[in-house]
Amino acid sequence: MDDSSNSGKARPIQQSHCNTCSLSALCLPVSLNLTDIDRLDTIINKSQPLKKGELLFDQGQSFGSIFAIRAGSVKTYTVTAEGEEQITGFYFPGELIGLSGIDSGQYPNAARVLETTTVCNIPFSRLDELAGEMPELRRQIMRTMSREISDDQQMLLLLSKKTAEQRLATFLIRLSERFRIRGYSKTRFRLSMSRNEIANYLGLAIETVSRLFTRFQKNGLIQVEGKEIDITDLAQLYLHSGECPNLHQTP
Amino acid sequence: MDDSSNSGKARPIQQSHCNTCSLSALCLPVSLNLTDIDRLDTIINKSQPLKKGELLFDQGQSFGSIFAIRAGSVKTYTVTAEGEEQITGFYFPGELIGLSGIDSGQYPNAARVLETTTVCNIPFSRLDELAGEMPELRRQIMRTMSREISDDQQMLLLLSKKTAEQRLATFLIRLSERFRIRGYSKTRFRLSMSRNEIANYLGLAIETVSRLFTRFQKNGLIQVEGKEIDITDLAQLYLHSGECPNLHQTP
DNA sequence: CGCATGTTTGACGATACTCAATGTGTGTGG
DNA sequence: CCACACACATTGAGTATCGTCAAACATGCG
Repeated sequence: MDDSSNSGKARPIQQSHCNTCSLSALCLPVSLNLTDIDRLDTIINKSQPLKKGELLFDQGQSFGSIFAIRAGSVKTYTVTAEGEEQITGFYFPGELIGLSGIDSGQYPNAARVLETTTVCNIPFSRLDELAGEMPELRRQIMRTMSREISDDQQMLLLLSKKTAEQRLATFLIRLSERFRIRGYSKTRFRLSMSRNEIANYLGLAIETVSRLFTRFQKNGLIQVEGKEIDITDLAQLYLHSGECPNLHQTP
Repeated sequence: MDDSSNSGKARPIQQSHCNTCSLSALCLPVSLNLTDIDRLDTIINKSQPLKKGELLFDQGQSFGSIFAIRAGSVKTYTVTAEGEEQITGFYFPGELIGLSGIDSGQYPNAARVLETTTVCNIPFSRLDELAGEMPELRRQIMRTMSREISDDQQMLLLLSKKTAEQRLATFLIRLSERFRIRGYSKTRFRLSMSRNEIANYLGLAIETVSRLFTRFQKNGLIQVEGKEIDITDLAQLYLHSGECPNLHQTP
C-alpha cells in the first residue's frame, strides 16, 4: 500500500530530560514541581531520529506507549476496508500521539513520520502509575485527551459543512496558529506533508487542493513555492475559512 | 436559533446507586470492588427526567460535570460561525458525555436530549480526586476518552471517504450494534432523532437521507415506518456500508 | 541524467445539494 | 373529538460543486 517502512517501536537510545526540554511548556503545561518532573524523566526515553516514512506505530499494533514529538512532524491515519488511508491528524513538536490506543489495547490508527523526527517514548503503564500519584500530571493527560476530542470534532464540522475553499483556508489558518504558538512565523512556514496528504486529510481530491492553492495565490492570499508557503493576507484567509476568530486562541 | 429550552445544569434530586444500576456494566465496565463503587455513589446525583429539547449543557458553558445517560438519548453539537449546528454524536444509556470540556474549562459543544431522558451528574473535580485513589476508575475514564477519540476518527473517515449510501448504512449498523450491546433488538428499534438530525450528523441533506431510506426499503434492506425501523437484511446493509465487519465488536 | 514520484491544469461528468411542491404526522385549541 | 396549524418527511426537477480521467509539467533522488 505504501513505501517500505521500518515498523515497530521507536528505538530508545537515551534518557531525555523534561526539565531542560524547550518543549515542556507545550507538552506539559502544568505546574509540576522539579521533583515531579524528575520522576517523569525516569520513565521517558528519547528515540533516535526516525527517517521520513518510518512508522512510529502501526494500526492494530498492541498499545504500549504514547509519544511526544520533539522535532519533526507526524501524520496519523486509519486504513479503510478497501485499503485506502484516511489521515486523522498532523502533529508537531510538543504534541502527544497514541492516546486513542488506551481503550482497546491496540492502536486504532497508524503514525508515520513526515520528515526526520525524534520523539519521546512514554510507556503508558508507568505514566498511569505516576498519574495516580501526581494529580497535576493526571489532569494534564486528561486535558490532552479532551483537547484531542475537541479538535476531532472541529474536523467533523469542517468535513460536514465546509466547502473545499473553506477547508483549505481553515487548514492553513490552524497550521499558522500552531506555528505561532511554537514561536515560529505564523505567515511563513514549510508544509511537511504532500498535497496528496493535505487533500486526504481535508476530504478533497488532490486536484482540488492544487487548484485552490493556485486560486488563493492569484487572489493574493498566499504565496506558494512547492512546500514553502507565505500567507500574505491572513485576514482575507480568515474570511474565506468560515471560522470564528479566537476560538482556540492561546497567547 | 432553536426552540425554547431549559438551559443550565440538570437538577439533581437524589443519590443514585451504581451498585444496583443495570447500566454499570456499560458505564463502568471495570472491576471496582463494592467499597469503590460506594465511594463513587456518594458523588453522583441522578437528575430528574429532562423533557425532549432540554439542554444538558450549552456550548461555552463552564465545565463542571460529566454525565452518564441512564435512560433516553442525547445529541451533542457545536454551533458554527454562521449559527448552524453540527451534530457530533448521539448518546444512549450507559454512555458518558461532557468529557471534551476538561481541556478548556468550558464545554466546546452543547448537549440536548432527544426524548425524555434521565442522567447521572458526576462532578468532575470529585471524580478526579477519586481517580487519584482508584487506579481502575482512573483507567476507565481514560479508556472512555480514548474510545471517544477513536469513534470521532471513525466519523472523520465516514465524512471524508464514504458515499451518501455508505454513510447511512454505516449509521444504521452502528446503531444496531449499540442496541445489541444494550440487550435490545439489533434489527428493530426506534430512531429517537429526526431525519434532519441524521442528515446533519452524516453531512448530508435531509432530502438525500429521505431518498436513501426509500431506496433501502425498495431494495429490501430495511422496513421503515416513521421513526420505527426494522433491518430486514443486516448482511446486505453491511455490504452497502463499506465497513470491515467486527472492528468494534464487543460480545 | 533519467526514471519515479509528485504537482498542475484542463475537460467532462456524477453525486448530492437546492429549490419547490406535495404528503404525512403531531399537538393544540375550539 | 375534530379541525387546524405547524413541523417533519417525501418526492421530483434542475444544477453546482467537486471528483474522475487524462496529459503535461516539475521536482527530486539514485
